[in-house]
Amino acid sequence: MITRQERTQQQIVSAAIDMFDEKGFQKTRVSDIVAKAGVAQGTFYLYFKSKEEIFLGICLEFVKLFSSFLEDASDLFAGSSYGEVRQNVLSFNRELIRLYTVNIKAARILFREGASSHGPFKPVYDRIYTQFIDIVRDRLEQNRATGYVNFEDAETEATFLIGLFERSLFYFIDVKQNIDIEALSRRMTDFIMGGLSKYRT
Amino acid sequence: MITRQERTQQQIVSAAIDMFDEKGFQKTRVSDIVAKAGVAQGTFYLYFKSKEEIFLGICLEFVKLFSSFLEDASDLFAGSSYGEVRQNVLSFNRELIRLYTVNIKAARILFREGASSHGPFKPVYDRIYTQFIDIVRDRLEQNRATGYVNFEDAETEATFLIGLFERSLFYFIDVKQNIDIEALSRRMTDFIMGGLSKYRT
Amino acid sequence: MITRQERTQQQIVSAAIDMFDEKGFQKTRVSDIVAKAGVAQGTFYLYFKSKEEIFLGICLEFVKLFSSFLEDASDLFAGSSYGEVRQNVLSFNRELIRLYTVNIKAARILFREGASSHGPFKPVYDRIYTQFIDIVRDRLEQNRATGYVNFEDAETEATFLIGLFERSLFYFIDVKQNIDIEALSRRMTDFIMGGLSKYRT
Amino acid sequence: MITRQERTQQQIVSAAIDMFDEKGFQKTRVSDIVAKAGVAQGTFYLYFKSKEEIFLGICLEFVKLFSSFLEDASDLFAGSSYGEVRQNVLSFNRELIRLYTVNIKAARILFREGASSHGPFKPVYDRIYTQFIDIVRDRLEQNRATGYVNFEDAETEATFLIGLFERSLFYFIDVKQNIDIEALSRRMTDFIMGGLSKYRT
DNA sequence: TATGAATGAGTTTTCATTCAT
DNA sequence: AATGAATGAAAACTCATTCAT
Repeated sequence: MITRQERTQQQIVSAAIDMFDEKGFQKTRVSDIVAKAGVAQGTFYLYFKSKEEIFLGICLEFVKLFSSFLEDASDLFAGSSYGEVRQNVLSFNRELIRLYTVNIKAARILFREGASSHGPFKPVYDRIYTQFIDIVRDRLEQNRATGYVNFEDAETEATFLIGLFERSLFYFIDVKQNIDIEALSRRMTDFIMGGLSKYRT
Repeated sequence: MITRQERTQQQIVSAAIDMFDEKGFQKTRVSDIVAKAGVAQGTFYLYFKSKEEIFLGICLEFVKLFSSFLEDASDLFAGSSYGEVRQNVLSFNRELIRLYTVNIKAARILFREGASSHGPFKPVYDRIYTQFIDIVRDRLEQNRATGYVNFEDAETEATFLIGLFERSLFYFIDVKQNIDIEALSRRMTDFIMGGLSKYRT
Repeated sequence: MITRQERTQQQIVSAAIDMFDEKGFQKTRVSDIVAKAGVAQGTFYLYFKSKEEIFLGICLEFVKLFSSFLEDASDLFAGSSYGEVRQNVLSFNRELIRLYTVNIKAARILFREGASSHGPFKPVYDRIYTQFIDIVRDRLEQNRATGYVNFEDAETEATFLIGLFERSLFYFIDVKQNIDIEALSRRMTDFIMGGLSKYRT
Repeated sequence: MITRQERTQQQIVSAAIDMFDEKGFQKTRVSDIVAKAGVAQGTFYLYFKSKEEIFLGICLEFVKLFSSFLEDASDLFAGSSYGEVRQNVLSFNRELIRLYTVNIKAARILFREGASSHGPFKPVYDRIYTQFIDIVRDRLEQNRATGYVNFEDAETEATFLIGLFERSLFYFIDVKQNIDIEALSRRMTDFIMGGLSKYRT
């Protein structure tokens, strides 16, 4: 059972996501959002204090999903055999791609506006970015001893991985539109496993 | 010998780069630029048709440098021994880092605003991005036969590499501020060589 | 026996008086009133056609009281001895102070908004103000012959008296908060009697 | 020699005074002001940060005049004979009327909006009002010993006088429009001298 | 009768661009 | 060439009032 209010709010949020994704935060006017949502200008302000507030709300929604995904990734790079490590990396990649695919608009909004990094979303973006790096770095450090991952400096390596993830996810999901999750996650895994095995003979 | 006009134009461009980098395109006001440049509001329009034009000019300046750098990278991934291939990748990385380091503000402006990618710079950004992918992909294809680089799909692999380049360059140059070019280019090279050698036994 | 409707209407009026007094007509929102009254936004419009209407209603309520007070003041300045005249002025002052004290919020609303005198209450304010002047002037004229009040022009004198009344009532009731009705009405009477006896030797 | 800027600013201020006087602060739109001043909407904001700022500026201009007038009134109620005291009060009244007459619009703006006493001019109004009371009270106290002024409480008496001043000035300058400064100041003086001589036999 | 969600006209303010000097 | 005052279109936000339930 869904109330009238919830329906209206959903319409506004949904329209806002579409517009922010299409035109960016700065260029999206509140009048664009309400026009798309099919409600009056004033109605917007019954649900959100400002354009900024709804934007942040949308970002934070995705940030929550993303954060809990990262926190669950406790066995990234872990394993007692090369195969097991590879399997864990593969799972991580596959789930990460899925997360992006399902929430592609919100993801795009967050990472685009975060990159242009001025205004009020900068802290939100910085937080998630730092968290991403921290988790990947920690997992690398934890599993250095297994010998299946090799590196001089975990933070540097984590940065490589994140760049690789993010760019290619956007390129394939966004630019290319169609995406073979299985193939992409496998190739990603192979590249990463290769990159991390570098000094192994 | 530099004319007064050239000097004034230089002042405006230089101020614009600083402001765009500091506040982003949308939030930078023409009045910010002229204030920093120490000229009058009207003077700006003697040299540039619009705020957009100067922005594009700055981006294109960097795009030219970047393009010619890419075009010169004819021997990326080439070589008749593993060591030679590695050396070429290392040179490429080192020069790329140098290019970013020297032009960090313009690079940041282009890639940040490009990511948020709406408005008139989108084509500029797309062009350079596509060119980057094309060149890396072509070099990979050209050297597949040597056996020192292994991959299923060159475009996928190129995307991995570019993500890795870009993110880590910004992270280390920008966020970390200080950067050891030698160490970073070496680690980058090792990771890439590893990633590209994946199926090699 | 009071109906539910009457109770609701009373709640709204009472809340409106509080809010108009606290924030003024312009700054008081209908939503402030209904919030304070504990009814829904729409309910307001079942009882009043507009924000203006309730405002006018409140003012007119006080105006009625005030008018009938003035009309009753038939023996102001009258008397066959100085002592009797003084006594009548004293009574008038005391009752006037009482009227203001009891209805301080409505009085404040009327006189404040009347002073800033634009919009729909201007006529209401002007009417009461004119009536006040007329009555005082007429009483002065009627009793000029007694010799206990001396003046060149009754209207001028009436204006003096009204300014004296109004300002000091607000100053002592409003600003000073606590008020000694006996002392204030006595001092007022003495000052007025003095002012009106000026040419008497 | 008057600059273009000064001329424009003067036009805006002058139009603002007219509009504030005609419609009050709340009802005056910036678009009213610029229309009357014959400049563009944006021009207003080259000279004033907000509608509030210009309003306060106008009020403070008058407050300065008024304050310095009060500070100069050192001999109010002073004198070694009844005639001399009377002469000083008369001068004060005449000059006060003149001050109001010359600056009638600004005076009206200040006292009207101050009376409705919400918003940002309240402190300005309160300050001048308090100063007025303080000065009159002090002058009364200083000259109590001469015996030409009689009262129980100087503050009460000061309040009477100020109410009398203000109301009648507005009534005659504003409502009646035409005003005989000599006659009004003389009658005011007589009334005040009478009121203050009350206990004298 | 009562509710409260929805409406949309109205107002302030910003800032890229123009143009008279 | 240079100036900087002037322009006016555009956009966010408020709130009295309406209306479906």
